[in-house]
Formats: sequence, C-alpha cells, structure tokens
Amino acid sequence: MMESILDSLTAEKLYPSGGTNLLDLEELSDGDFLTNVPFSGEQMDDFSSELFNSFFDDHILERPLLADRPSLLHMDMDMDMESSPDIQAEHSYSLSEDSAPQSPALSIKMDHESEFEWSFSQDLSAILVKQEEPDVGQRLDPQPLEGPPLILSPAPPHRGSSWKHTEHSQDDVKPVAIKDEPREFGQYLSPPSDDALQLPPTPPSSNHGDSDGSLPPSSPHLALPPSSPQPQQRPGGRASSSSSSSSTAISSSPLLTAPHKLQGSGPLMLTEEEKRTLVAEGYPVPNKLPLTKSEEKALKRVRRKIKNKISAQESRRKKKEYVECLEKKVENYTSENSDLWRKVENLETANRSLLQQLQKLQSLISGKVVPRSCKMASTQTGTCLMMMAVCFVLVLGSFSPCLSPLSSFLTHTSSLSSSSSSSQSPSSPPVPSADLYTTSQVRSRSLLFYNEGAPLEESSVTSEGERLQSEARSHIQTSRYTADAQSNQTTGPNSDWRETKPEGVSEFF
DNA sequence: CTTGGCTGACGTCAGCCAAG
DNA sequence: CTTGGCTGACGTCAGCCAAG
Repeated sequence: MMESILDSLTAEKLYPSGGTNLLDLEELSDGDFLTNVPFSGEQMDDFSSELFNSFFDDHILERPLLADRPSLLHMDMDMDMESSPDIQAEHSYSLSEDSAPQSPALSIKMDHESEFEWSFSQDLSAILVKQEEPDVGQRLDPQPLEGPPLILSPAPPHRGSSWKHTEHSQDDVKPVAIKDEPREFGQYLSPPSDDALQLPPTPPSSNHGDSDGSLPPSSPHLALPPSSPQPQQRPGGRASSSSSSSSTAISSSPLLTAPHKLQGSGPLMLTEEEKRTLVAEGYPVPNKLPLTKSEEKALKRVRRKIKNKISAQESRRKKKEYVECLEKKVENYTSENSDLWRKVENLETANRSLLQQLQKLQSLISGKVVPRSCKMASTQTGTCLMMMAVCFVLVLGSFSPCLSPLSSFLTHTSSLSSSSSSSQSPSSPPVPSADLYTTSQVRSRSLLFYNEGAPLEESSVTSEGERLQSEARSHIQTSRYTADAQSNQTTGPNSDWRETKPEGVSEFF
C-alpha cells in the first residue's frame, strides 16, 4: 500500500498533472501527454499546495484556484467546491465533500445567526437538511422530562446508521445520513427559532455563589461519572435502535435552547436534551427563568457539553470524510501512476525497437562499403592489365612501323579517355599520354574512387552513424508521444532514414 | 455454542484558538 | 477578559468475526 502511495506521489511529481490534468492525461494522446508535462508543473504546484491547503487551511483562499481549475471537480476536490467556504475555513477537515452533516451543525448556527445561508444554497446536502428541518419542527413537541432519553436514543441510532451509510456509499447514502442527522441537529436549532419552546429571557441569577458548576448542587451523587456513562448509553441509542424510532416520533425537541430564551423572566422551557443532561449530571431542572447562579452554571455546563457533543460528532464526520477523501486520492493517484508506468513501458519498447532499427541501418551502411571496395579492386586490376596491354602494344608498335596506325589509334583513344577524365590536358602528346594514363588517369580513377569512397565511407559511417543516432534520439523524443503507435513509428523512422541516409552518403560522392 | 480481538462510533474532557 | 467552536485523547459500548 505504502509503495503504491509513494509511487503515486512520485508519479505525481514526475508528471505533475494537477487535479485538472489527472483525468485529462487519460484522454491525452501520448504526444500531448508529454508535451503537456511542462505545463502541468505549475498546475501541479498549485494543485499540491491547494490539496494541502484544502485539507489544513482556510478554503477561502483556495477558492479562486479551484475556480480556475474546473477539472478539479472531477477529483475529490469537487467536494471542496461544493462545501461552503466559510464553514470549511473553520474546520480543519475542510475537504468534506458534502456538508451534509455539516449542514446540521450549520443549521444550529443559523438559529442564532443568519450568516449561514451562504453556503447552503450550493450544497445539496444542506438543501436536504433544510427540507427535513420542517419535519423536525413538526416533530417538536415539548415532551415530558422522560422524553429526553427518547430524544437521545433516536439520535444515536440514527447517527450510527447514518454514519455507516455514509461510509459504504457516500454519494447515495449521504442523503440518508443527512436525513437522520438533521433530525438531531435540526432539533438543536430549528425548534428554538420556530417554536417558542423557551420562555422570555431571564436575567442572570445572583443567588448561589456556587464556586464551580462542576459539582451538581442538588444531587452530587450523580456528579460527572454518572453523566458520562449515561450519555454513552443514550447514544447507546445505538443499542436502543428500537427506542430510537419510537422516540423520534415521540420526542422531537431541540437539543439546545436558544440563548435569548434563557434570558429574561418567566417560564423556562429547556430542551429534552438539556433536561436529560441536567438530570444525568444531578442538577436540578429549572422551570422558571430567572435562573440562579448555580442553575445558570449548571445549565451552561450542560449546554456546553451538548454543544461539544455535537461538535465532536461533526468533527468525527469531517475527519472521516477527510480520510475517505485521502483514500480516494490515493486510489486515483495509484491508478494514474499505473497508467503512466504503462506508458513509460510502451515508450521504452518503442525506443528499443528504434535503436535496433538504427543499428540495422548502420550495419547495412557499413556492409555497402565492403562490396564497393571489392568492385574497385577488381576494376583496378582490370585497368592495370589493360594498361600493361596498352604499353605492350605501344612498345611493339614503336618497333614495327606497320603497327604505327594502331599505336596512333591507341594513343588517340587513350588521350580521349584521359581528356574525358581530366580536362586539364586536352591535347597531350602521345607519349606523355602514357604517363597520364599510368599516373594521373588510371590511378586517379581508382584511387579517387577508393580514397574518396572507402575511407570517406568509413568515416562517414561513423560520423553519419552518430549523426543518425542523435537524429534518432531527437526523432524518438519528438515521436515518443505517440507511444501507442509504436509499430508505425518503428516502420516510419526506418523509411525516413533510408531516404535520408542515401542522401547523406551521396554527399560524399 | 462461547470467547476474545478488532473495529466503528460515541460522549466527555481538556486544551487551543479566534471572535467579541 | 470571556465565550464558544474545534479537535485530540481517552474510555466505553456494540457489532462483527474467527478460533476454540
């Protein structure tokens, strides 16, 4: 696993594709693939930084970048796009694709502040939550104190189920999870806002100087220990799934009372959760609004606890999403890495075949040199023999006048041949013609051919071979992009070289 | 069947941090 | 300064699963 991850990371570095390019690479032709690499570098930086930022930093800063790279949507980042920026800024696990669970938490905030409308518009999950909220409100019924357990029980079971759903199939299930959770969260917020469960604001109580609300005034016995276990058991609603359904129907009170409803005077309507927690902690449940100091402290403590519970749930959810997102990325990068490796292998194969062809061509070229030399040798010997014969005839002719016409003819022909080969001596006397023949003409012909041919040929072979190799490299580089068409490549370059090589060789002749 | 390990989820606490 | 959100750490519980 680690290796794959590392591979993916390396691949990412090697072929920085950026979120945008990830998918594009797949579509790119091989040529495009490599050519795009340089460009992707910048994107890569942005992307990587963005990635990390998205995970750990405020998203607000990242948004512009995201906007620039729409393709990121295809990636996990799409979540980020969807998720509300502001909220995410607060969360360390901003990745959260959908803020389904977030939405609930947000909804809580919404009660107190109208700021939160922002992100929801774009967030489907939020929409879902909103839709569900009405349900919550409907459910909201000021229930008896015993109701609280019911409240909690429903929530916990929902959570459990919802979480699991989200894990298995995020996209499809998330809504479900949202639905369940919204109930809980919606309870916190929606009710307070809509339902006037709470009474008018109450001034802070001044009676009790309870130093620490930590100690339950009324029933210290319950104290903290009991509180903690009980909550768990409620959440244990997990266990009490049965109760959850019934309880949900029965109890639908919000988890937290609106702050403003805790002020002023009059009857105090606490949420079932608050009441239940107060009882669990051993605190008395206040009914009237002017709260005593101890009551206020206890209520504060309880409320803080409840909020913390919600926050913890949210935090866990985000963390889970974050991890899932990372896993997704790892998976994507792994697949991308494998694809890249496949391409590399193809390119290497193509390169190998091209080199082989180059070697073949080189061998062919060097092979040509040998036959020529042989030819030249044979022609040279023939020429020599002919020269000897001519000399012999000339010598004989000088001694026998009857043969003079023949000798003159021979000299004439020789002069003609010499003149044809070398225009320098168009009119050369018969005798000197022999010198010409022996020295300049014949030798020049053969030697010229040989010297220019063989030596130059060899040198040309080496230099040309190097040149061709370099050309081949460049050619490979330029053509490597079409790795898939390696077969075509292998044949293509071949023909090219065959065409070019003769030209190069002909230059020397 | 029981038992024990593992895992996921939860609630709580404490601490950090930013906003007011 | 206080307040409240967020999160890591801790302990707990429930469910699953393999081993006996």
